Amino acid sequence: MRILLIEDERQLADALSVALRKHGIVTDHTMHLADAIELTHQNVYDAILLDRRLPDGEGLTFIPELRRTGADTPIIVLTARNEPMERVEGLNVGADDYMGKPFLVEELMARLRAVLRRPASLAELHLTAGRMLIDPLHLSVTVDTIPLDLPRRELLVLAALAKRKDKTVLRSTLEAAVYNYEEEIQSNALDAHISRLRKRLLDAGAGVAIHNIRGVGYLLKEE
Amino acid sequence: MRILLIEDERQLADALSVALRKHGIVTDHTMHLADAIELTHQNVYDAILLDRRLPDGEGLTFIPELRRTGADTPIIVLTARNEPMERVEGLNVGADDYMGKPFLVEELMARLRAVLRRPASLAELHLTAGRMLIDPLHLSVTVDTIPLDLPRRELLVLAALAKRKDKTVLRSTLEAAVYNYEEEIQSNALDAHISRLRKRLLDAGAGVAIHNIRGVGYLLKEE
DNA sequence: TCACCAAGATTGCAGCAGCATTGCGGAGCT
DNA sequence: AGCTCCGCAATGCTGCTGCAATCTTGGTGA
Repeated sequence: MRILLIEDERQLADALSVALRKHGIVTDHTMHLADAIELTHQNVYDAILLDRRLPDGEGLTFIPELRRTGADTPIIVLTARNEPMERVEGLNVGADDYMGKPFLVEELMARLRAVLRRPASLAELHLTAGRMLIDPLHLSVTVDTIPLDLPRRELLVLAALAKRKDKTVLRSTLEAAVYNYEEEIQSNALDAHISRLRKRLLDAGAGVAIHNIRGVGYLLKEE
Repeated sequence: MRILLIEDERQLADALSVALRKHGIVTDHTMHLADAIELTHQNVYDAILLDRRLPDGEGLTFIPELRRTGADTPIIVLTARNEPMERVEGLNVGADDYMGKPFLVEELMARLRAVLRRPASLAELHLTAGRMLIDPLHLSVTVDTIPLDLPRRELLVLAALAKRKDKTVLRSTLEAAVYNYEEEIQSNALDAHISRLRKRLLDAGAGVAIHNIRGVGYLLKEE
């Protein structure tokens, strides 16, 4: 873990560096805004600690400057300027957090952790098949990023097949995927769905084919 | 944008709901921890505001409980318990930010924006679609830099659609984005919003179209 | 190999659930 | 007070979907 500390009070900066090192954090330190931008180009930081009052200007100006380069590095502003409106100002230009001096190192660490916490990758329930990306949770299908809208029942059939891509899916399984126990079907409705679905997938160039296994069920195969 | 407010002071809660509403945020409110967990299971929130002193316990216990379910929803703790060590405590159990009472609503908004902007968050700072630039945090929409002002609810619908541009958004998701659980709708209010929104987008030449996917939901597509 | 037939594929059709539109009136804001 | 927003409901429309009729396919047995 590596962070950039932009701070002109040498004593505080040194104390912080030591404290952070105890937490296994590598700290780069500069006193000047001009150097700061340069440093962010040369290194990838996990976070940036930023003072407002600096020898060469207001520290906050650094934030939009950095954001414009596309970096979303978390920034925590550390400053004596801690009036409510000043905090709002800091957060609104893109800071991720704002701490008034003086502060406990423990609190800084806690806020650092808060800012750095990344989401555990949410269960990615995305299915792919051919050129399609299927999101059964949101009921959406895209072919090469072009959205493909399918009627509800056809979509359910497709999702059920894609979930077991390259494996046969029993006819009864498909029926269960599309109809609840209240909806009985006494016809070849499922076959009709398959047929219409095939046509739509073909038209969209989805890169898949639905094969039939006689007397058993169906199978989705990539081409 | 939808948030959950866990707060037992009714007066503060009401005031916050109103204030947040003015910023286009839909607020669900509960006074009890037990209900809170239930609500997070039933809805997807963009953020959670959490009081510490609650009738049925210490609010902080809610945080690990929520995290254990895999949710990484940003949490801001709002409390009178604002000693440095108490703040550390809050942040260390997984809060994303910590604010002492009393506070300015402006600062809360600023911190909300900061928290939602974090890479961990799903919320985007700016959404683009067609010729539009949408800033859901500031409730502004521009078409080729010309501001377009939309009624609150239409804007919520648009933002929800734009966030998942080119993907279907379930009807229920849209309803959740626009209404909190207290506001029941027994009509086609959502359809009406869609209809009016379409007309406005057309008049403004926004370069997008809202498609319907029968029985599923809607989809925002660029032209 | 060929005929036979059951299983599957396709497609027109009608019914209807779901959607679009719009006027109205109440509520809320300035 | 005047305005916009917004929920509601009436109306009309669209296209999904179940059904059935018809055609095609592929497995089976003599």
